[in-house]
Amino acid sequence: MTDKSPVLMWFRRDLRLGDHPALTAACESGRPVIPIFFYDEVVQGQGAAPRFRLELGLEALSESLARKGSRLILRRGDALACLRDLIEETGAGAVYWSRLYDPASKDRDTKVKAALKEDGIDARSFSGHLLFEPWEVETKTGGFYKVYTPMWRAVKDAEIAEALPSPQRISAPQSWPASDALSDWSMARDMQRGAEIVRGHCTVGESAAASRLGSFIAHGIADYADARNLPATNGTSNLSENLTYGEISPRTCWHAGMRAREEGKSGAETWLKELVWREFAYHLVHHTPRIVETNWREEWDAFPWNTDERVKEVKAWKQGRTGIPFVDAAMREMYVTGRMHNRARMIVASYLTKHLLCHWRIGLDWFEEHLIDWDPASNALGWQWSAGSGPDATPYFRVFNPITQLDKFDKSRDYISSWIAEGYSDPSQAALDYFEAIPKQWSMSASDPYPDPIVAVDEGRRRALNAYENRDF
DNA sequence: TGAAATGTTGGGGCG
DNA sequence: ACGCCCCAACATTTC
Repeated sequence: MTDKSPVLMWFRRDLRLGDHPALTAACESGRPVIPIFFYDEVVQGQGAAPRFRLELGLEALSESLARKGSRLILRRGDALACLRDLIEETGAGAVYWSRLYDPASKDRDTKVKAALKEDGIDARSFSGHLLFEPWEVETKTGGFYKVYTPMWRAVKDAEIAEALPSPQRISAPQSWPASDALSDWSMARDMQRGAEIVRGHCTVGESAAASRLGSFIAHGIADYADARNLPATNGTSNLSENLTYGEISPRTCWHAGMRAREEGKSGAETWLKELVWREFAYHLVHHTPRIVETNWREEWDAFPWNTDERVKEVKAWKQGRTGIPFVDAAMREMYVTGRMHNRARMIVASYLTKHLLCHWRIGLDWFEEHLIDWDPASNALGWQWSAGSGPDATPYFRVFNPITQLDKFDKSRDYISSWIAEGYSDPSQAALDYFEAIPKQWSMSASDPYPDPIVAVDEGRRRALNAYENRDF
């Protein structure tokens, strides 16, 4: 007699039905499937913008499950306790999920799996968040890659299985367990004033993600290699927001990129490389989890970065009033849209850690609080890369000059003028939205004069190089 | 997916 | 015709 007890499908950062190995396995088991999501301490510990965006993603997932005659059951509390409750209420005999790799999720999932197995439950984790499992890609000496380029060479010609179709049907249980109401969770509460503005810049859900990929492949990918560096143009795929919540799978992106490359679209390979940077970040987080907390190169522990968040330099950086237009424009773009162009991320990170001599953790935390596309691995690698403390990092003496960068990547000044209001007679709506989104206590107004640089570009560079010169490591 | 300082080359103006 | 200088353009080195 075959087991007809329900399978609990535990969703986390895989808010899709297509190319979803765990969901496919649950559906193919021939048993009823109960999709679930928990607002647990791992989610609780994340930033305001990520939780705000997660709520939107859950709404969309709920709707697409409903179209299949299924539901998303929501519970709040410790994941294991919630699972045990649901198992008791529904008689479920199995729990499936897609693996995550950040330390907080991994600690939780390891404990959950052990406890459930102890209970006699079939607890199973599947791939889905990455192209390659971190333990499957090895250097010739059997370690993990600590440098990007060799990793790219090792994986670029790998066979990657085709994406799985969405399940035809998701069998419902005879009766549904109780669910919280998503709105009762108030996941967006900490967004305060900015929520509605950021909402207008989000592209949410699996089908929106698929059209985004489609239009990028059709119109954007050919010029990606150069256009991706120009923050005033729509030259990137913009898919980070969807990838981080799993509204699209990296595998779907990979195959779309490969097809574009075969069609001779020259930017395709550059884009595929970016997908592998995401893998690289996750593999590093898996193998060296402390990368999200402390200097990956421990000798950097001796570097005299400022760690006090209250100093005026940090305040100016966070509030987008350093007096450096490229930096301020970027910080404001993040506040208004929940995202920031990659070129701009490198510039603000260089300015914070080098010109302002502030610890990269301050920047990492601020990004985690404000990015709707926040990704635990990419954020950690990005900051440590910029600061010089990370694997395959930019050397410390590579200091971005935010003025020179303007001439190279925002020659028309369209980017800075679209995000800065002060000093412009006819500021853009987006630039004005910033003043609606920020806390009133910041006391900023579009009619203020644009500030003088808090640290001049040449002086900051000299000071940073001097600190590096005098390092005792 | 750096910037700035320093070094090298070569064309053109000029006496 | 030739040497000299200037300087832009490019290359290399250094931080």
